[in-house]
Amino acid sequence: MLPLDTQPKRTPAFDSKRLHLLAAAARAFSEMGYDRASMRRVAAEAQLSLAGIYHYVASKEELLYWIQIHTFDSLLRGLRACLEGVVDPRLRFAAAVRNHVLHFGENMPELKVCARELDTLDGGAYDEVYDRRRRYFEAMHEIVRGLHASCSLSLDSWLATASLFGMLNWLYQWYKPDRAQVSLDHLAEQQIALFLNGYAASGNNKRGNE
Amino acid sequence: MLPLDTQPKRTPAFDSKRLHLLAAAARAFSEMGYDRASMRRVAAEAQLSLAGIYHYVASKEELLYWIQIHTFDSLLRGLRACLEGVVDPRLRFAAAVRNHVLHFGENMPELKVCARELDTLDGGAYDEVYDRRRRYFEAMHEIVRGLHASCSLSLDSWLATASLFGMLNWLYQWYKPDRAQVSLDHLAEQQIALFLNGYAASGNNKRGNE
DNA sequence: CGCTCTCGAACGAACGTTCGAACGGAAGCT
DNA sequence: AGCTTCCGTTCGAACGTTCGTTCGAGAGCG
Repeated sequence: MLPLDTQPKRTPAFDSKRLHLLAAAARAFSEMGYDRASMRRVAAEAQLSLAGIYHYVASKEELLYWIQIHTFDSLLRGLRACLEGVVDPRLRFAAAVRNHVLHFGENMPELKVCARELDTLDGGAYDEVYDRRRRYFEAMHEIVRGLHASCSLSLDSWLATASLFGMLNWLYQWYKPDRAQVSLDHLAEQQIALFLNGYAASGNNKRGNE
Repeated sequence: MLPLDTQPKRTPAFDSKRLHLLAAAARAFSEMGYDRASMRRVAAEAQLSLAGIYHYVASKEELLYWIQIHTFDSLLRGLRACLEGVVDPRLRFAAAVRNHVLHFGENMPELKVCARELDTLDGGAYDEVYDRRRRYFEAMHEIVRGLHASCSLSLDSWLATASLFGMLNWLYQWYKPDRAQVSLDHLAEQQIALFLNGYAASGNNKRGNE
């Protein structure tokens, strides 16, 4: 039910402060959840007055809308960039997972909000976000499908992609950057290996990543 | 901040209506999220008046508390039951995944609430739920660790278990029982195979499940 | 003066929770 | 049996609080 004005851009300074506000909102939303995080809390996080928020954004819903739009756009952009020129299916897959995990590392609040509040928006705003979500999923699905063009396994590629997203997105439930025992790079490599070769694979497998 | 009365049991009829209320609350919480679901909505779902709820439960938090406690207890009970007498590591793993997925099928609202609202409670109530959560994770972790006693892979067992939970719990984000294209049994088998052998494994692998 | 930006104060709505009264059946008494 | 008392159960109405949002004024600047 958002009007979704596409005329928000005024001055560079305006856009910059707006992004600052969105980042603050993402921090608040990720910490306590979209519903629990009050606009007063967002205002404090953004070092703005409560009413000041509405100079940059029309509603709380719009905050969530822009956070999700920017995040999925950034994910898709990163994916396309890191796939450029890579043809080997396993290398493409590895690059895609790395892109997702590293994106998570650099935009933790935003990714957490995107994973948690996928069904919070409704109406046209939901549709617009859903469309980007679907495009990202389809891109991943195609990469996964490319993996076993030469195999005759009965594993459903769609289901495998959904499971892959489960592995990746569940990160936000347990990964804490401060007391992390492994780097995100190492974590990405492990998840690549796990998805490609499985956990119980015997040790003399050919390695598909790196 | 829950008093956590352990004297709630009065009559069998009382307990039965209480369970009915908890099921209704789980339905409401899973549909719109814990915060968005008002006590008025829970009352309507349970076919009770708003004030009537407080005859069976002291607060909204307590509704969530009991839902999570019962669900994790049930998961752990089911896990222990389906592992009984099974010694082969792969069969133990397959049984554990099947238990989780089928549990999801039979208690979809409760599982969804448990996956979504893991960090909603606080204080002693959180601690009690967290303890059960940890026990369930540890049980799964041990089963996963048992898988490659004979392998020399560098895959971290804890990380693999966390990823496994990601695969399993992400179900609630996309699985819709009505328009489902695969049965939950089939789905469980696929996830077992995916975790054990990976997606890109060549077709002549030995099968670890069934 | 006009325009962008900021804010204190207030609004109506919705929330979780409480209160006191009413109903109904079992138990106790004569 | 009749009558009273009690207790488990249910509810309408209201309470105080917090929420998202609005309004009008003020500040800084060209």
